[in-house]
Amino acid sequence: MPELPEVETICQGIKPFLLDQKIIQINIFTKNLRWPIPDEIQLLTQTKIISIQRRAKYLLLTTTVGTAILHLGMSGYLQLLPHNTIRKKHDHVEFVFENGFCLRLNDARRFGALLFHKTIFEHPLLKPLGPEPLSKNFNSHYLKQALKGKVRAVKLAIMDQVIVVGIGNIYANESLFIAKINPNRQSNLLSKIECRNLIKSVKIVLEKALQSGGTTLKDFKNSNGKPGYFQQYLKVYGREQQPCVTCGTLLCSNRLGQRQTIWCNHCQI
DNA sequence: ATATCCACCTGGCGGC
DNA sequence: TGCCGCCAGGTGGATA
Repeated sequence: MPELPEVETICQGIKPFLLDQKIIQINIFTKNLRWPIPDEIQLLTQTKIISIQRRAKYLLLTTTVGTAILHLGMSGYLQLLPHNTIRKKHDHVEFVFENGFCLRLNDARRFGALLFHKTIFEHPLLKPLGPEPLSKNFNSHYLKQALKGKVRAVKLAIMDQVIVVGIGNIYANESLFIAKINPNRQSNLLSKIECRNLIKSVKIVLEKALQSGGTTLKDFKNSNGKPGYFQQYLKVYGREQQPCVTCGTLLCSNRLGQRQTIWCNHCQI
């Protein structure tokens, strides 16, 4: 569910309700997500949220004493609900706010995480992260440099959060289709022009997905219960063996890094 | 150092 | 209806 556009959508969705709100209580129903939820998370109770932002696929809720670091894994989602709403299966944690709302994390597979750090961005999981794909830092000069010497498929490279953050399996497949680059191409052999096209395509795809509120495949919902609408624009993801929207050739698929990869052998060189 | 795999989980689907 | 195998939006860490 959650690549950059989905996390950003959630981030913007909860902001107006939670910014400047005091956290009254943090209730933990399941301690073990990907990692155990650290006890220091409770330091955040009775403190006020001063910023809500996204970094890569992490959502960062910062109060006067530290930052709650949320990751949604594969199946996680957040919901903004009236306090005391009946709990659903796989609701693991909730933040209760003074305005009567509570923010709940539901994650069937528990690949997600809730962590704490005193200083925002200094957490060891955040430090090695690469540039944001929609920032100016993510440009063809940077990409060419970053891919130098790495012998691996370009799709794996753009899903590597050290090279660039926020791109998961859906948007990697889609971006490479738009860029007309075969996902299996060796990343260090891309020309400067191809790097430029790839950068441009990534930005186009992510921006379009953001406008659409993300992609809903199974159960992704924004925190206000709205689905995303980007799935109607998917050109290759989930369409293996179906005709290419551009040329009609049946789309190829294989696995790269254990992830389904789909491309058009005719359009993507 | 770098590239490849596995592991962590639950749920939904297709096939028998 | 039921059971089985496979697949799924991610990624740290073990292994070669």
